[in-house]
Amino acid sequence: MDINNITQKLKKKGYRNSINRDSIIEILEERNLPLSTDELIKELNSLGLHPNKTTVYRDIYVLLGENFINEVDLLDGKKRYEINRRHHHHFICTKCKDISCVETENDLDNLETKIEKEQGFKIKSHVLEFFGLCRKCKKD
Amino acid sequence: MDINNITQKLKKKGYRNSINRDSIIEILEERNLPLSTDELIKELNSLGLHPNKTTVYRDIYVLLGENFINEVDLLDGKKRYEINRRHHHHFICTKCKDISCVETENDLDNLETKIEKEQGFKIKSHVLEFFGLCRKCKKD
DNA sequence: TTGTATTTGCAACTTAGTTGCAGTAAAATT
DNA sequence: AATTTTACTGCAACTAAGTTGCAAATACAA
Repeated sequence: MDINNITQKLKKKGYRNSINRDSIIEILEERNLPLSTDELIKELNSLGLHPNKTTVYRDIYVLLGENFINEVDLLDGKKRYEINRRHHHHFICTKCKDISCVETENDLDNLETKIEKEQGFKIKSHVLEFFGLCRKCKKD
Repeated sequence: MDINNITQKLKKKGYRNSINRDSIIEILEERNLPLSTDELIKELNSLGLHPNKTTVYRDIYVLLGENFINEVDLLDGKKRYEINRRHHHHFICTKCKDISCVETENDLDNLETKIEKEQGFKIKSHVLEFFGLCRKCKKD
């Protein structure tokens, strides 16, 4: 799903053009990694845009609500946002803070089914993030 | 590991008696579920103790550092703490907010090994929490 | 009983995020 | 083109979780 596509879909829903909101999508598309609002604002600044943080939070609220982006919590006290693509997890290097995407496909399905059966829950979602040392930092 | 045991271990390390810190351990032992500082302070109050939040945060800092408790993040913006026992995960009912412990034993080991091989990471820890409907709320 | 390090309370601060309100601007309607 | 509607934005003030500095209180070893 490219940017124009998303902008058009938003327009159909009654949203108006917003250079800030469009740029947030562009940035997230290009970086393809979860970014915090701080990081987003820095990227916007480097594009010559200087929206207030309130605006950024509100744009994110809309994009989350319309399911164009996802919220990611990497346990460091700030939410991050990434383009909503195939379900995946992350590996965070505790040394250099680098973030990688990790595809686990259906490795968790069996586990969820097992838990549902054993406990009687209906599992709707999960969070799974890995922490450790990346290739580079492993060597040092 | 019971409370006296923990208090004694702390004393050996140069810590002094603290009714607040001891009570935090007692509460966490008894409840056997992750509690937020708010919840901890309420429980302490009902024991006739009224420590300042700073004190509670500092007691938790010590107990975390000495590995008597663990920090748990259930993605609602506040940390929780629980007695450090066998590694496990949680199931959070999104309706009634009830928290259950989920033992996954070594279900994740294969997955971690696979990721380590494929990506070249050294995985040191992970967070895995499940969200959905508990037995009761499933019925409604 | 004294000395010292730990524990505690208080106030002020930080950081991430939210809310209310007024002003601006997109775009549909006339 | 002018008007109207409503989305978008900025600003300031606020909230909530957690932290820091400092001084006072307390545990406890000597």
